[in-house]
Amino acid sequence: MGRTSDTREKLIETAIELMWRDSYNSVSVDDICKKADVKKGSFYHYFPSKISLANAAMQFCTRDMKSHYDNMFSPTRHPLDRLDLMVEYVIENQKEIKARYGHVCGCPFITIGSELAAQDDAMAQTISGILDLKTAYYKSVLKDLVDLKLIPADTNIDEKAQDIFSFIVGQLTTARIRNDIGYLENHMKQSLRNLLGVA
Amino acid sequence: MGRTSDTREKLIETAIELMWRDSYNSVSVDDICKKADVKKGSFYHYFPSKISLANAAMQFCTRDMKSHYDNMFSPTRHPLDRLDLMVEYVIENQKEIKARYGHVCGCPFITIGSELAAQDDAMAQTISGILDLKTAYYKSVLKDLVDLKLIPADTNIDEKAQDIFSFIVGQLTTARIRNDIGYLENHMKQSLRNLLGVA
DNA sequence: AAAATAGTTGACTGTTCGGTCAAATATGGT
DNA sequence: ACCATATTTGACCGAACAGTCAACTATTTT
Repeated sequence: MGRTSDTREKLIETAIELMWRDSYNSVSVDDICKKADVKKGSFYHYFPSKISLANAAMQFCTRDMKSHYDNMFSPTRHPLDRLDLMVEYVIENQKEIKARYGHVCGCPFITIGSELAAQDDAMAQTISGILDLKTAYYKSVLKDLVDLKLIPADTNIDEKAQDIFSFIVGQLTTARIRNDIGYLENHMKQSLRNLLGVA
Repeated sequence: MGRTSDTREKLIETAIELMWRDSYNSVSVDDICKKADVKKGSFYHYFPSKISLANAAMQFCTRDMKSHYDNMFSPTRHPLDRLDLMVEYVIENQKEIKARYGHVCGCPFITIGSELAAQDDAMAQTISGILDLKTAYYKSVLKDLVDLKLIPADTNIDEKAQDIFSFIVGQLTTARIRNDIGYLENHMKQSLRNLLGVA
């Protein structure tokens, strides 16, 4: 019933671009509306507040991430291939985002999560859950590496998964600050292998 | 000649607390003035703009960091002791800041650098330089470890230093988002050893 | 075609934003 | 004591902020 529209999607898409590239607090509702070519009244027809749009944007990013990761981390692949694929995807993704948005952006969950960590409890909780989800992919890889006897059986899987995740977060965040994905491109795959300590 | 005052220092101290804990863009000049008990006119007597205060705050943090790191990374210490000391310092520092500010804050250079990466070029450049400085400490450790034959002579020092730095950045940033230093406390020292691959 | 529904619009509010300024005030050096 | 100088103050500015709302329009369902 009534008319249909893609305004909600346009707002989410624009919010992702502006908030991910710049930041949550430096982007205004007016900025988003202007870029999305949506009037402010429409904005508040779809979202009760600025933070609720940010939440919807994070939800969108999560779905997108999940669909890529579910594919890349499919148990049908060799565990080492999964990690290689992931590295390639991350690099390609960062490259494309840089071309589209004009700046290296890093990980949206980390940049927005870090900014809002002390400002919005609900957002911090949500993003903490997403970080758990990401480390779960690494845990499955590590378990399978143990089964294949490619890493020691006494490997602390939870710890190692956290280490891998931290390493990648650090790489992406410094790439954002430096606005340079050179290091990612040249060393990330090798560094990750070293970190795994695979035979 | 004329009157003296510690207003400038009070403003810097307050800016560090608010901008590090919350963020640059969510903290207003008025917020800082109110907390520092300084009138806005005085603020602009000492700083021409909000961003120039942030720069002064980063400069203050850099001096503080340098003095601690120069001591911990003194060549008179065993290289592995240097890293252990650094981990202990980071944990103690995060604990104290959490107690003082009411939230885990992570690394000030990373959180503020990430937020302003696409917003303020000069700040991004400044902070990139600080990141270089930090990795230099790790390079000196790695060189000495090679000399002591504790890691292979063909170790790619620049790459490994970057890896160590990325790992720590990732740990601190996730600790900030989760508002929890538990992982830092329990696993960081061990994980760093694993990352080094020291015999 | 009419009614019900969903989406759009632009004008509006009160507040906060970063920043300015002239006047007032306190203090160090001579 | 005096004066040059550094600091403090509070009122002020226009712009931008998040959010509101009632009127209006388009479209789908019946």
